Amino acid sequence: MRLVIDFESYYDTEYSLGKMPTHQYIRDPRWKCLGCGLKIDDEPPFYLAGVGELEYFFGTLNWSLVTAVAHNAQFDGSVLWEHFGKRAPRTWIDTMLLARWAISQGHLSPDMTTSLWALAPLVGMQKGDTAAAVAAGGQQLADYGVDDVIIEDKLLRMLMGFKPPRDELMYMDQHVRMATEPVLDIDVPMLEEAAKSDPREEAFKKILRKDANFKVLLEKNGIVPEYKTTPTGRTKMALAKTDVFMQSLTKHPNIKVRRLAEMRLGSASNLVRTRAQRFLNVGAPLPVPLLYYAAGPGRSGGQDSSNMQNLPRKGPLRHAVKAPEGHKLIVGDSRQVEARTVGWRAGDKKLLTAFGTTDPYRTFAGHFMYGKAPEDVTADERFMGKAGMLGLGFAQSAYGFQEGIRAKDDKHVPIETCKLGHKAYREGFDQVPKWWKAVFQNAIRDGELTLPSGRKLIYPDLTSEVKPFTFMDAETDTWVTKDMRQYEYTRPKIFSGRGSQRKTVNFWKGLATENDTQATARDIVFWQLRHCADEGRSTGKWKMVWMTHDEGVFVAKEGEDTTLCAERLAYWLTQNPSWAHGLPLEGEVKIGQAYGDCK
DNA sequence: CGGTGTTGCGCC
DNA sequence: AAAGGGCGCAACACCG
Repeated sequence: MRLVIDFESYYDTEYSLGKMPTHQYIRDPRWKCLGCGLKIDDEPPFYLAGVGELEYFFGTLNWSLVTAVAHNAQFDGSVLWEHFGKRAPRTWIDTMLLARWAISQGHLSPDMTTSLWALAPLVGMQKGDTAAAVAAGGQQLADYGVDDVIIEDKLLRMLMGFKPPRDELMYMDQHVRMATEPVLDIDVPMLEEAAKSDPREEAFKKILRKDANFKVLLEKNGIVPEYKTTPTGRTKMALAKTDVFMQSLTKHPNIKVRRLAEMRLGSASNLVRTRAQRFLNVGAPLPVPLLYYAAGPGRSGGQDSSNMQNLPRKGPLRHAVKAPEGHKLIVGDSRQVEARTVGWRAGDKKLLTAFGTTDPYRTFAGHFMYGKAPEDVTADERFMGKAGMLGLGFAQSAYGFQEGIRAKDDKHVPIETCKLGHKAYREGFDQVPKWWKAVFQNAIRDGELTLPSGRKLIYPDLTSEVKPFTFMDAETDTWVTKDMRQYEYTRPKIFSGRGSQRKTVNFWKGLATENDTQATARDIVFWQLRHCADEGRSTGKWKMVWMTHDEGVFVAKEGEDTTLCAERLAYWLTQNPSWAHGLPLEGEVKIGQAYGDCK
């Protein structure tokens, strides 16, 4: 049975979904369900205004047979769960997520956005005025609600006409569940401690964050500030964590300067404090609101004011999110899945073989870079092997490689060593550079890439132009400018960030192969985690609650269920989809009470 | 003052 | 021969 469902709720200027996360809104004392538009299969739509009526109606349904349809099911699903007895359908279909998929696959225009208002004209409808309907209430609100349901029903038919694969529909469903059926507990005292703010300290940080103020402090200590040119051509003091100048300040002989730099860096991010407060505001159980297909290559992203995919690896936050009483978290990650995928996509046997050894990075450093047995490789050499295997798969230059290590690890590696690694990768894994070229040629020929799974990556409005290009010449170590054919494309609006404009970006083989690899790894990990989640659902023994790109988080009762879940997760992380034969995959599974324990 | 754009920083 | 990529949020800068 198909049920289209669209809740209407009270809101005002202070209290609205725009001002707070979904669950904070729904759990607020001001919450009021004004009614719900509904439609069953091909029957006429209707609107129920009373909560009692709704409870009665929902009670008559066999939810294990319901396919529920909503636009932004994160909202309607959360209302159903929080306010109508933890009800959930057998399957969720979210027309907003379907539209994201349709745009990503080129079925809908890259200019399209996914609001109901923007999509309604595609099915010959016009969305009503929400504010007016809510203000009027009564029959007018009912008519509005019914209209929305009609739009959603028509959208569903149109979008399903594009034949979304079953796997993608399951991934959408899983994303809705992680957001609407919250499970995770939070450590309130720990979060309260992390959310504490001292007004004097905050005021001081605010001062430090302003470049002009920090400049004065530097000059007082006899430091001449250094500047950089930003990507948009502005001049700015080089005070970011990864800037050479800032890195020199953190290593400055004068302790006062080092202190100053540390304080500035410490003032730059309030993530821990603000996120801790968010978690407290939302409360337990904590939902995991991830957006399906947030990124061009298909990865998910955070939404709803707190990105659950960027919690700091150090600090209290990961320790403050935990399994509920009597349960455990089971966390599994797919080891080096992207670097492995490069080897498989390129058909490079040597790269894949290296990943089959006990320490792939040591193997690369020993056999490919330094010409020695892996067991004789030093710590520094292994570091280079690791950086190379993870960083050189996408056509990066030796200089880019060097710069990446400097920015990320604050480490200076001589350019000769970087050139050695660069050469070792390209000559040792000689199928990889060929693959870069082939992928790029396909992309510029077709304006799209087809992945092994059958999913596509599209490059709309691809153009090229011959113009000067400046790069470091590896022979002479000098900047050289040459006329070259350069490509660019304009990303679909939904993958262009917060701005209203579609974003035009340079397109070259490094980007094409990085996209291809990230997307393929996404298809693999989504597939693995979905299978594990399905087993949990069908046995009732565990539940998938969270994911971070190459990692899935599950919750099970302590004891047998936890052990079994960990076993099955470990199993699935070694399994290949039918289209990925020959790619060696490895997983690592950890069990803990809090997320922070699972490392 | 609110909206938009830019930068920095957290993650993979 | 060649430029890391992908996100979201907070804070600041700038504009009308």
